[in-house]
Amino acid sequence: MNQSMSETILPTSFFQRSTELVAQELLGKLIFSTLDNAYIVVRIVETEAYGDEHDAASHAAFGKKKRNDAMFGPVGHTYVYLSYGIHFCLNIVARESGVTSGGVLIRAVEPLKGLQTIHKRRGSVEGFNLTNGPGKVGQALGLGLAHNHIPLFCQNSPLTVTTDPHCSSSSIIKSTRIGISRNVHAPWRFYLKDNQWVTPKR
DNA sequence: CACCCGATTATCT
DNA sequence: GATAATCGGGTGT
Repeated sequence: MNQSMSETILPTSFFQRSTELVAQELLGKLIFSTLDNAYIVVRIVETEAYGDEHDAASHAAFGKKKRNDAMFGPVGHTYVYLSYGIHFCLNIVARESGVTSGGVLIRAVEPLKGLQTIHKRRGSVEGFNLTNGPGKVGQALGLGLAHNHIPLFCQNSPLTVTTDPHCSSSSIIKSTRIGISRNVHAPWRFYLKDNQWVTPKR
């Protein structure tokens, strides 16, 4: 058991709703990781929704392939992909019933526990740069392709997502997604207002 | 099969 | 601001 009594693991029904809604509702939730014998807790502060074949910016836009098959699989599972040949990025599969595919990219988190391990994995990086980007999140959590297709709703899973009873509610800012060239106008990026851990502007 | 480029980041200048 | 690192999919030959 990773989490204490007051934190509740999100059930599969949480992820069985529209990808955009789940992306917003995941803000403020906690990710518990026991991967690689390390105990890490982070709070989600920035997400992006990626849809089915109708969303040209989504990996699912060209249909189901070996790389992206998790997006077509059961909701509440991980979709981990290799970005730019270097970075492992974490998505949570979410979609309403009747939709073929969809996932929520975890773009940034606020580290709460396991700072020593995160520092070790992130190297010489300091401060907000520890986890204020999707590739940084993957590295901090110790993710690799081996962690694709992992269920997030099981007590004994190395990765779980829970409520955060101690987190005060913050305003959600809605904007366009980062780093894409297609379907650029869809307002499917969400982050907590005034949170220091969101991706900095370039 | 070759070429292009991406849901990125660290490290230069 | 610019660029390298690095790999897998898309596109066209």
